[in-house]
Amino acid sequence: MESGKRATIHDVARQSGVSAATVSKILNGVTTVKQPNVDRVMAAIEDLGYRADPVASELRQGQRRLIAAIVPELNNPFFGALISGIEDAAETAGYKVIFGTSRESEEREIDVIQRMHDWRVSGAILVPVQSERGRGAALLADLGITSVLLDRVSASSAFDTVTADNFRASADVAQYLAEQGHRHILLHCATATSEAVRMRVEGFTSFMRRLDAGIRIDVLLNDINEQDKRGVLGQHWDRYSTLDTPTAVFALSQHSTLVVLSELRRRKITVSGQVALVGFDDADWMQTTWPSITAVAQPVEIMAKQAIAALLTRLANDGKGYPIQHLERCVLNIRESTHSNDAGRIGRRNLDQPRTQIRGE
Amino acid sequence: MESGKRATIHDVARQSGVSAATVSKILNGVTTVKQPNVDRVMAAIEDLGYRADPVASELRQGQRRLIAAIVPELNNPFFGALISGIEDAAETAGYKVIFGTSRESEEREIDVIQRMHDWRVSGAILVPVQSERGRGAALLADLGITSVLLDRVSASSAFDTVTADNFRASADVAQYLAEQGHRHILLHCATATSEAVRMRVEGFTSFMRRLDAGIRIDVLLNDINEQDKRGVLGQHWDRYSTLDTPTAVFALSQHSTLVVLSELRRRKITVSGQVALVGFDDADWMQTTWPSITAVAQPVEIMAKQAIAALLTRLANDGKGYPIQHLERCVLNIRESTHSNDAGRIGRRNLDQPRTQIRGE
DNA sequence: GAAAAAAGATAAATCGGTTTACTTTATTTG
DNA sequence: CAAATAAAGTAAACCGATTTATCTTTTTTC
Repeated sequence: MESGKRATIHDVARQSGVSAATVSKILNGVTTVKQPNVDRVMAAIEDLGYRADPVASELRQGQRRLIAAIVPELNNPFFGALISGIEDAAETAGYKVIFGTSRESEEREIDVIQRMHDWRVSGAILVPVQSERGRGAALLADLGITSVLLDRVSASSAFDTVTADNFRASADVAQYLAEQGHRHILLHCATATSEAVRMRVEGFTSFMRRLDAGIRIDVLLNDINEQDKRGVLGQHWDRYSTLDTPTAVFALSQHSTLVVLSELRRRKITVSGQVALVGFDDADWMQTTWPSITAVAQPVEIMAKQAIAALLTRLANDGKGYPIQHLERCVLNIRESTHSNDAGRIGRRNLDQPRTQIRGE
Repeated sequence: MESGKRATIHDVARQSGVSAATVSKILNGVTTVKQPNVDRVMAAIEDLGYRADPVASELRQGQRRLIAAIVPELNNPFFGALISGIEDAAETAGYKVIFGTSRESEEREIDVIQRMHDWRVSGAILVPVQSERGRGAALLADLGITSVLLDRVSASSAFDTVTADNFRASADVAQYLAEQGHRHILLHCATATSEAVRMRVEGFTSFMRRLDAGIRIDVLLNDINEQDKRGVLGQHWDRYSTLDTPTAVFALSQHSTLVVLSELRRRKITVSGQVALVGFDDADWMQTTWPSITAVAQPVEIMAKQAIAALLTRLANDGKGYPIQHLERCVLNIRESTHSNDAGRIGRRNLDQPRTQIRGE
């Protein structure tokens, strides 16, 4: 039965002795069809293993249940989880996701967007290579594709956006570290500074300044695409005298966490014993390594759902209305790397307010 | 110009004063069109920003340039990279990839495959939840979808398959560790045993037995879905007396590497100093942590390319011909975790033979 | 029981391309 | 120069669904 071609709606119509229009009606839930006909059609469908071809269906309907999702790369589990969540949420809403990777190149980004546009996607979700002012976002606007920008964007823009609340998460870390009695903290980021990293620094320092101006905060960012990141951190560390060494390090990215961790280990500085460590962007390995590492977890799943929800809402409103910025609440997973030698606490910190929605300009 | 509807081939035809058929011919490289007409059509295309709608095009052509790719999950960077590579290779061949995640559930797997089939994909690449004997593979065969099975399959099957050469990679590790003078090695895997893990154990032990029967190999696998993996390893370790402790551990999965690493650290056993560690499935963090970890890297990129290549070949042959099993060569990235205290070697080990192709039954 | 209204079914048009079969125009051949 | 051949172009059919407009049948109303 599966030899060669698949059954079409006309095959079903013929076999059940009705017209194709009637079959279509039955399949689309039109109720003005007599029961005996419904029965015969259903039987034929079953018999032939018929399933409607979405390509033909969507061509006629003039509307494509297709959403484009574009991320910089998929080797990164964060984006992987994002795409996965997007697929899941879209599927529930009856949409199919077609994805693309920009590979951190704006050239490729616009190329991918063009191809998505060829498919007449009804909407797009973009994690821009650069930011909401990059070429990808501009092209989406040009082409008039209703879109949601994700993750690498600052709060104000012409688009709906969904990002982690980097500012607030960092403030939470500040509060937590202050509570733990730390008076000298190093903020470190080994990757090129992005809007997200800026917000993280900002959130941490501004909160801390208000809380206790006496707490010393050092900030070490490798803006440039520095090769030997461990080296840069090492050099910086060398400048501390034995007494004014920071008692805590807040690593502002996953990669940075790794860099800090390895440099501390190389120097035989015990994490948690001599220096507390908090990472941004939680990962599997952080809970399995020893000591396990306290880290801010981004709500990937929620961000994905929110992105789809925002897109569908906008689609329903025909793209009209004010852009909305969604800031999703992060969670601080407290683990061994911030246990002072005496303490044995372990837990999870999450202010219970729901995510914030800020109405844009 | 981008207000509302997009230009169709008929708009182009009208604007350039020719028929739609002529426009179609020009776009599809038919040469029997006069230059002046070509020029006018190209101008109109440019002017209207026309791009053919693949949905309409593929409907008429009866052939979809669509490939289904199904992986268990995307949070895992290995599968992320795989999908990414598949997309890249498919794109080069003029195919669009639609993907899905089975989330380790066979229910979902068959559901996803059904939906892909609805789209009349011309072929599928599947990383099965279970194996080539699972429900997904069976359904693909039933539906008559030409497919390639990837990664979680044993060498013999009715499908074209692409896997890492786990057997040989492990043999390489065996050889390397023997060369380093290790006489007692622990093989550890913390995840449920799969075909891949079996091949890794097999490859290691069979090679070692041939090389030197006097070398002691302990194998510790948690077949069951054990919660406290570190605990199981710890208990096992406790049974060693001070003198018969293994001098090297070969962790058979990425996760296992992490488990071993953290348990050794907890016991203050220095990696590389007291015990050498080799991991299977390389990851970013392994080269940044200290000491950096020697690991077998799977050739994800190559596997992805190979999968697409195999699929396209089979598609070209109309699905006919013997199934071919592709075993892709892994690379052992040698790092600090296997440096004996005296040595300072660092390097990369890769026998220079090309990947093996074994003709199936 | 005839006319009007409602219900049920369908032929044909449509979506945006490609392809076939045919016509028109240009070129070559005898 | 007419006939044959080749080149260039197009109208119409088609892919597989949905939708519109129309037609047929059944039910209701007077």
